[in-house]
Formats: sequence, C-alpha cells, structure tokens
Amino acid sequence: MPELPEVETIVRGLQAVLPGKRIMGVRLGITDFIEDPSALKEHLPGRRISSVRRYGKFLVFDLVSPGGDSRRLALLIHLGMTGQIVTCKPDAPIATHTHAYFALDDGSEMRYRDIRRFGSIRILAEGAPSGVLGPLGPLGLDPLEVTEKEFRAAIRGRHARIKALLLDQRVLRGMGNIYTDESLWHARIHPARLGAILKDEELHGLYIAMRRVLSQAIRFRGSSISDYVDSQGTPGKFQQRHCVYGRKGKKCPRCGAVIRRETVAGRSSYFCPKCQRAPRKTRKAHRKH
DNA sequence: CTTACGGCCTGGGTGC
DNA sequence: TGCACCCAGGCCGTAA
Repeated sequence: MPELPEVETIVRGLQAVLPGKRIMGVRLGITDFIEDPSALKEHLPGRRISSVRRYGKFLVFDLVSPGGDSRRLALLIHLGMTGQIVTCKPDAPIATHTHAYFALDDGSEMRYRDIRRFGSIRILAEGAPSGVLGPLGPLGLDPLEVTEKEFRAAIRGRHARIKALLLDQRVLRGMGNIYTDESLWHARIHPARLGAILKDEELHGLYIAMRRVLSQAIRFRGSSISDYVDSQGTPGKFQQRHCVYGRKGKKCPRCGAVIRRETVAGRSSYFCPKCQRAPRKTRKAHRKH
C-alpha cells in the first residue's frame, strides 16, 4: 500500500497530534507479524513520544523516558501493503483487522490495522552497541533529499533494470511500484532498461520526474487504490492523477497509445510502449553455458 | 552481484 | 450461490 507519499502524509498527521503524549498501555491482537510482542508491552508504557518521523517507508516514533532514564528508544512501524494507523477515541468502533492499540495519556488511542499483516512493529534501541539502526541500516538515499549527483552515482554502473533499482530500498528509500512507474513514464524511460545504459540526460529527466511526482503526490495526500487512508481515516487523491499506473488498456495521456502492463523485476509494470521505448532485448541466451 | 520465484496473508474482482 | 483463478502501494529467503 504505502509508499513514500502515503507514509509522509500519515507522519505529518501524527506529528501534529502525538508529540508530548505518553504511551500508557499497549494491547495486542494477532501478533504473528510482530517480531517481539512482549518487548512492546515492556518498553513502551510510560514513555513519551517526542517526535514522529519518516525514514523511507518506516514510521519512526522517537521515545523519551520522563524518569531520567536516558536510554533512547524508538518505535518502528512499517505498513507493508495494507497497514493503517489512526488516532481516535478508545470507544470508537473497532475496524476489522485492528491488531494493536496504544493508549495515550490524553485519553485518546492510536490503532494499527493491517488486513494482510505484511507490516511490522518493533522497538529500536538507539543506544545499543551493535546494529544500532536495525532495519534502517541498509536503507539508501531519500528520494526527496538526494542530489542529482548522488542519484546518478547510485544508478550509473548498475546492471539491474532501472525499475528494480528504483524499487530497491538499499538504493533509494521510499519508492514503490506506483511512483516508480509514474516517474519512469514522465521521464520516458522503459522500466526494463538497464541502469548502466541510461544517458546522463535521461538520468537528469528521471531525477526531476521522480521528485516532481513524489512532491505532487504528497500535496495530494497520497494515492488510495483500495486500502490506504491517512491518520484521520481520509483517503488520498493522487490516484486521480496517475498517468500510467493501473491504466492498462487506456490511452497514454501524452501520445494516445494504449498503455500496457508487463511484469518487470517481478512486479506489475505499467508503461506507454510508444513514449517508453523498449530495450533491444535481454541477452539471456549468452549466459547459459 | 543479479534474476526468478515462492511465500507470507486477506480480500476484491472476474468469469464460468 | 459457489468455485477457481488472478490481482494487489512490500519485502524476505532461497536457488541458480
């Protein structure tokens, strides 16, 4: 579900209401997607949320302990495909597939709901001796903060398809299937092209397109295809602005050709066969023997 | 280092 | 109404 713009929208909504609030208690439903459920109950109650940040597609809740205990902890939530976080009153109706409830000291509640349970919730000990960054460690550059030079360096010389590179969280943190396809369309680059063969001119165009698409998507509060809602339960609007994603069989808004859907890098990929010229062929035959 | 694939889960849509 | 099948904003592990 959520890519950078959706997570950013949720984070902004939470950052507006959560900082300063203390977590009083944790209730859990199904926990098979939580690495260490008891750690949540052990470490969260009593701690105060100092800020809510986005790191790639992760939500990071920075926690401070009022009792002088200076060990810094963070609550890390990844939304997977169908994760949702909302704040509400404790007596608000409980949506199906709600699996975690965080009671706050102002009497409100933060809830985590996740139909498919591909998400994750875990504690990050920021002062720990090793593996300090945990799952955040391997993540690459933020697409909205990366410079063009860094972007070029990350893509150039890579033999993988550009689609796979954009989706690889170790290269860029935050891109997902929708915004990858939209960015490639704007830049007129076929998803199966190899990163290594892209010209500087094309990388420039892709860099500009990616940042424009993401910024615009944030402005429209993300894309709601089926499940995504922000922290107030409101869907995004950017899906109305998609040029190729989910538009198989419809006309390319730029040239009128029929948009196609093919699997590239293991994911559904939407593109305009006319604007986004396909690469010559993948030489796979040579590799055998 | 890369790709391909299956798996994790549930639900929506389609066609018979 | 049922069933089989395909699809889905992510990511991990395995094998080649």
